Amino acid sequence: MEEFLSQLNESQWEAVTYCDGPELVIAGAGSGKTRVLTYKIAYLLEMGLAPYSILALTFTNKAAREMKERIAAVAGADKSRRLWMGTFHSIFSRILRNEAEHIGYTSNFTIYDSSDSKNLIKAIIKEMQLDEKTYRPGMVQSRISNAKNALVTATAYDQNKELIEHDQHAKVPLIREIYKRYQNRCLQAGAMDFDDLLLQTNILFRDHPEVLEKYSTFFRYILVDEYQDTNFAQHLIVQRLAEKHGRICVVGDDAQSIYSFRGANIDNILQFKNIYPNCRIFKLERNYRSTQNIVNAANSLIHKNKEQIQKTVYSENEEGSKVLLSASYSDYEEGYAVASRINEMRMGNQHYTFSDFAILYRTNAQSRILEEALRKRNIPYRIYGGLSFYQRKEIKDVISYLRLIINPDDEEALKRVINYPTRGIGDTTLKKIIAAASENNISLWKVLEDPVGNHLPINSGTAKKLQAFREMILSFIEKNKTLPVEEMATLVVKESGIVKELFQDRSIEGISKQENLQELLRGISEFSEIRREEGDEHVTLADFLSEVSLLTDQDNDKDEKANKVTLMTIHAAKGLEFKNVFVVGLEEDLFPSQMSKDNPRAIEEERRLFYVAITRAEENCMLTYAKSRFRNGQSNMCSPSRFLRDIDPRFLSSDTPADTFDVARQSLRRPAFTSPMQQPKAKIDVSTAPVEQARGRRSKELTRLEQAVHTASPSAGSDLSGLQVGAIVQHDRFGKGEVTAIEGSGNNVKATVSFTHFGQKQLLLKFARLTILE
DNA sequence: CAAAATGTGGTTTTT
DNA sequence: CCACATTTTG
Repeated sequence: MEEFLSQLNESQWEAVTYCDGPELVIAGAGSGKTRVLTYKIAYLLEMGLAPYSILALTFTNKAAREMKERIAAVAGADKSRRLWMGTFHSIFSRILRNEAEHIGYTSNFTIYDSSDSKNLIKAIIKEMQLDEKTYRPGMVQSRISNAKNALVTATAYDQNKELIEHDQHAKVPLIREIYKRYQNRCLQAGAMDFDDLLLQTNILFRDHPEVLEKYSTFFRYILVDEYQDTNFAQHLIVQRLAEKHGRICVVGDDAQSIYSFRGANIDNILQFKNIYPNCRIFKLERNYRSTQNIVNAANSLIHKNKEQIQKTVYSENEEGSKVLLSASYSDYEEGYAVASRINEMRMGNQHYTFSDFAILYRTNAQSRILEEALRKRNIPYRIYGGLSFYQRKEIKDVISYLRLIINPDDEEALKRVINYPTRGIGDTTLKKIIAAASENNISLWKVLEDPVGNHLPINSGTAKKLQAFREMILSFIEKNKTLPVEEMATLVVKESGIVKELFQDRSIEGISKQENLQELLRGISEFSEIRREEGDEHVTLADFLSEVSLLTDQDNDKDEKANKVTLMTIHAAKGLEFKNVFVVGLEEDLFPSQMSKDNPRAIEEERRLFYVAITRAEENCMLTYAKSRFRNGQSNMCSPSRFLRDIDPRFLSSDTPADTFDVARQSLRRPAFTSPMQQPKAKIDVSTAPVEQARGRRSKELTRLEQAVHTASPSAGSDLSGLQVGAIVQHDRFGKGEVTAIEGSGNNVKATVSFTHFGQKQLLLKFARLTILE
């Protein structure tokens, strides 16, 4: 105990040992925030508090996991495991499952991820026959999400003058109706979206004081990490739980608040002292991470912001190199310059490894060109973001089956798999099912349970197929009662026909899908194994699903230790640190983003984002911008970011001989086609770019030409009536193949052909131009 | 029925 | 330029 307390500096020590009331810890970047939190929890445990009476809320699963590990090291694994530590979403989904009956749900509710909710919104917009261009699903989704974060339910929205007026003004007056229908559909489907997890928790605590009482006495101490990123719903949950005893400690840095687009409200941290007048404020101002130059540069930047809590972050590390500013002619060259610099620095005195580098950017779209540059130089990299494992089609399909087993009312899951693999239940039938469900205000599944009673207008053939589907799911539900999770998953992929479907595809993409499927099955086994090791005797499918639905790609740290350069958005980089950091694309309209340019508050948030980026660096920080960048298919001139001018030049050095801003100004007057700073090598690469494009174009034309030739060839119409299973056939495009199955009759005879080079395909004989070879 | 071609619209960040 | 939706084609 004494030993670990001695590892703290004075302000850290005070923050850890003060436990008498509300506490706000303002933790500057790199000031040992995580250390304070973990030691504080260890301290509380040491003082005799039971682990299960400590509630610790983090922003990501990863942060929770890491903190748990660190606490395990100090206080022991058994205690660490019993802590209530996790993200808001995971902790409160757990509580909601326990208390589901109070809010009209059952404990097996599904959690819709944002693509599920977007799909549902899209479906509703279509059903209402609204124009998808006026009612853009993404925009409707964010309106609903914002409402929920502000605790405005569908009913409240419908009566809220301000919101209604806003929507009328924006020419989308029916959002209130979409919201109502959306919410009703979620309810029928037994589903909650991310925002519901917080909204419903608030409703639970508001309407059931006895439940609130239970949890607020159960949790004797509450800690919240990254408090600056909480939204109103989260803030209120915490406030309700802490109200009685006031044993709450929130940690955050207002200078690093970067999630307002998701409803995070910086006022939560700025106003904390007003809500808890007796709170104590601790400031951690010594930065242990970065060199003085980096800290000073970041400070000079953030001081341009108006709203902030006063603090002086300082570093007693080495002075270090200045922050390096580097201009490039194009985005292409920028990537090239970054890649070159990484290699140079690796060869330099320090002998950095690849994992000492990170390239940070504002938008995911920027990653492609950087990847290209790194690949050309044979620099290994690891890219975060893009679509996560669980978002991939083949994975979501399997998960959808699993979701149906736990909750067959799950509309989005049902829609995904009712005709996958194809079983002749087409769009028309699905539309009828949805119509019947709306008519009777029940779930799609309940329509399937009683098609006749619900007046489903279908013929007997379709009815049979629906019945078969329903029986398959029912059999899964039955088997799930006895089979362990991993066996269940294997059974589902086999019996649903997914395996057959996936494994007949021999293309590169198909193989990667197979690998992903196997990876998923392995992940499920691993999950239940770990749970069993932790003493969980009956690991259920529901357990797995409830965990998986809140997992993101950030949590996938498989080859984290691999020696690779990291590429990620700045948002994703929060909380991480690297020896050397490149922040790329520092141009107006990109960073700061054009969306924020006429909103001072948004600009301040962008500036904080830049602050976060710079403070990720331990030893070297390099900022780059390009004078032209490809966007929407064409290259645009761009001027350097206004934020570059916010950094005190004393901490900055420039790559380029001329004063950077003079060059920038010149480029505003006249595009610098004869830029003096092109490196000779870069020139070569720049010039190869158009060549490649031309080559790409030519090959496209060639294939079109080839096709024209083939179309003209009179091979169609050959007699295929004698076609049998086992026949070897020739196809114009797919080449040679063997017929493995023939089904259907009359005009709709369909042959399944396994082609040597193109894998298995299903072809309608009336169209396919097949020649029988054997 | 499924694959390819064509058209269209759009970009911030994500638990 | 790219992802997505719709239309065309075999």
